[in-house]
Amino acid sequence: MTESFTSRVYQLASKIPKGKVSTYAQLATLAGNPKAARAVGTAMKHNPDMLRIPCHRVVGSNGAMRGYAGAGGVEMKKKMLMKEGIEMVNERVIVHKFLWQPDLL
DNA sequence: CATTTGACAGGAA
DNA sequence: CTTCCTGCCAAAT
Repeated sequence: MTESFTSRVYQLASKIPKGKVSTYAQLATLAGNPKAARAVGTAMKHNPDMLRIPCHRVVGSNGAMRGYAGAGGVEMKKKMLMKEGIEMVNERVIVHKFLWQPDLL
């Protein structure tokens, strides 16, 4: 099961529920490397399974979307997020309100 | 194998 | 609030 950092990121990303968002930093932290936020972005870009990995639910720490390799780019990404019920203000997701909370207990 | 690039973040000015 | 600089990791060249 390929326990590489990138793999863990994919695994976590696939767990992000609809209507919630996560940040590169958070995924990096959950993956075990709080400093590897960049690597997370790289992994998302490489996303092996676009249908399985909701990379559009991964935004910047400030709630701003950094990019999207899919069709339409960030424009489409924004649209998808809003469609899932996520509210935005000035092109920025309200992270403190829609940030994903990983399975505790 | 060495260097550069990139879908980041956080602190300082 | 905006802009610049530094740190860090993985993939690409």
